[in-house]
Amino acid sequence: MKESAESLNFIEHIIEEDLTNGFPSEKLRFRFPPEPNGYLHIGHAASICLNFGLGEKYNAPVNLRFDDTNPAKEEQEYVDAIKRDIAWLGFKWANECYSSDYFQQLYDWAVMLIKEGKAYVDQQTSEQIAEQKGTPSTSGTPSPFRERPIDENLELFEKMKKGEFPAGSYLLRAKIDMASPNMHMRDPILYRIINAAHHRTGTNWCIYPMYDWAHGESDYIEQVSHSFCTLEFKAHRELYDWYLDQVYDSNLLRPKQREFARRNLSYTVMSKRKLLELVQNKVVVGWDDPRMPTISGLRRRGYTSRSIRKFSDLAGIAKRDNVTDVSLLEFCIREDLNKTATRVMAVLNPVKLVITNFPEGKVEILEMENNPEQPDSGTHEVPFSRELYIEREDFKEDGGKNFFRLSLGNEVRLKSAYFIKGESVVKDDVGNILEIHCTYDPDSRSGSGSEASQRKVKGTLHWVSISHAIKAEVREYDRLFLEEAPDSHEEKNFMEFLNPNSLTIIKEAYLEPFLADAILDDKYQFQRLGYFTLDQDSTKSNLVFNKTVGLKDTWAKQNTEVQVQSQPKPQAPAQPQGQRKALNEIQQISKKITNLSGEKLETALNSIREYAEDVTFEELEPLFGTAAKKTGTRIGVILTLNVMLKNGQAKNQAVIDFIQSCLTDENDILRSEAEKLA
RNA sequence: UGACCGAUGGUGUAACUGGCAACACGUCUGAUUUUGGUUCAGAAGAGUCCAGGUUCGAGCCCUGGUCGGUCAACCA
Repeated sequence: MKESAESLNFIEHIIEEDLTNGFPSEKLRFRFPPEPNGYLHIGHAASICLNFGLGEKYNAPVNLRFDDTNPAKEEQEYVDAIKRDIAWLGFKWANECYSSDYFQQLYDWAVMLIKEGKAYVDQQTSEQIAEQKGTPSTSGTPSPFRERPIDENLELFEKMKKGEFPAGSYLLRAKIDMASPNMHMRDPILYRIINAAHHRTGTNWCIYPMYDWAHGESDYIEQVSHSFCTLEFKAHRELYDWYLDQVYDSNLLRPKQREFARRNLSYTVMSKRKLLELVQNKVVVGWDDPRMPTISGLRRRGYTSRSIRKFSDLAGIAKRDNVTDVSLLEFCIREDLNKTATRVMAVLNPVKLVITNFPEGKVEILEMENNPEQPDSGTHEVPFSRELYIEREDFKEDGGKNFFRLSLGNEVRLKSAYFIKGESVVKDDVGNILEIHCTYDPDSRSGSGSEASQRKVKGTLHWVSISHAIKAEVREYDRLFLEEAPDSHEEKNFMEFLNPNSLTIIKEAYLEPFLADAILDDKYQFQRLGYFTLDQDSTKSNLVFNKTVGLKDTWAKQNTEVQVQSQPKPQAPAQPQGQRKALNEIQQISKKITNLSGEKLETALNSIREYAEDVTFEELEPLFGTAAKKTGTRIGVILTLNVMLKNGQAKNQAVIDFIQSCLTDENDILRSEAEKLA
């Protein structure tokens, strides 16, 4: 029912089409096939949500299959972590499978291939084989062992299996087509010898199947109907199908591979190899460092599984390259935590506030609501006394018009407590503020219902009572990289873009005493600051909180904008001339030109004139015929023409006709430019 | 230089067999608010890479181009 109005992604279209073509829906079956060589990241979450989401939508089983065909890279630790992460995301797999469970079947099929003359044992070096492979534009040459007799192949393959050869000395290859335009079809390797203990099969095997040989056949064995993978496997599809053809029995279901684009996130990297590099170089503390885009990192940071699933849902799935802005992820976690996190008060950068007319030694216990978004979430108690901490940023001696917080002579509310008025400051020799003195209005207690408690003020501050506050360490995180797409630069390594300030540790933050009982996985909103959760490093005596994400902060934004404006603007990077033809740039700019006005319009016109210097008449001439309704393009053309004629280009009949047609156009720019030339 | 894939606001995705380009994030207003949060109301922002063609009508179909990506590991 909820689906009725929803639009489908292209994967769902494929399935719907199969269904309407008669594919029985009860045979739908999917799989998520990670290699256990690293931790899952938010990109995998897209694939997990896709496959398991499909399973939920079509009520079909989804297998978790570990693609464990390379014992040199894979470890049990990763298997465990992957299972933990998927379970945490809230998905249930139908079967826990391993490619290694199929080693015998795969071996038997390989023997069959040899017997049919479709596979042979090669004994060349990897260099020789690479050499013979050719290039994408030139065909390969056959191996000298390609025509080895079947009996000999059988015998050698048997010996490979028995461990009679050293690693790297022999291979089993499929005999397909060394001239195929698809490199993967040029006699791909089926088996290689690896002398390493496998995390499940131990030393039972010393020959291991390659990905292509194992993957499609595993799908087939499990009777997976739709096998979804990322775009870089598109070229493998032909081989996937070829391998399937060799073993396919028409009574059984034939799996179908389709590809989608991997999900990239801005300001981070998203490949296991690069994430491993961050871990190994100790840029981060581990795979679950809260700055990592791994599922475990996000979890430790305080993200909920709900928010990650929501993110995958909103980001969608398609076939084009993408870099999704982290702001979408942040939106998802804020939206979730806003409804669920308990509101508390904590002061991260304290300054002492003394309420001069509040009795010394007196303590009041105030009630504070746990979550205003959920009226039935109850309240908790907060002690209030004469000496408090407030944030240093919440006070300015002379705030000015747009400063809603505490300043001298001004009144603000202390959250859930009283109204106070700034009276004076105590400073040290060099002018640092040591204490702020204020007075409070005893009639204004929050919730008392008194008239005084209902006054309207612009500012409300959070606070903690100094004598009751508990200390804690707070870790704040910023993006790991300073560049939006750190791994998209050919000439630079992604490590060069690391943000040196991605972690800020506040050793002594002051929290309201309620937080002493916080436990792992509790989610809190430190009011006016952001969402926080306990880190796994936390102990009862030494609390450690992670900042998950800040609150939206229009005040901070205003402030930084002022700062940015007062600094000289960095010049726009030099035009990447030659990257794209000048004429193309002109077309790109000019199509939008009718939407512009004022300064922006001028800038656009000028940059067209600049590009025009690099356009030849031969390039421009075809555009004289541009349809009359495409005013923008025509403006670009006439501007370019203007520059050309100025540079000595002679007019021909086409030019004259074009100028004529512009003279009668409705658009003012077009007309006036044409008049200059008439 | 080959083969394959892709191109829709700043970002990510929609638009079922052609029919006024939609949604979300982000941005900007205003209102509300005991969080400069939330919520609510609204706005700006895309002539769908370019040029032709077919059509009454093209983001979608056809032709030609441009740009970007992928493919030549005994990795997956």
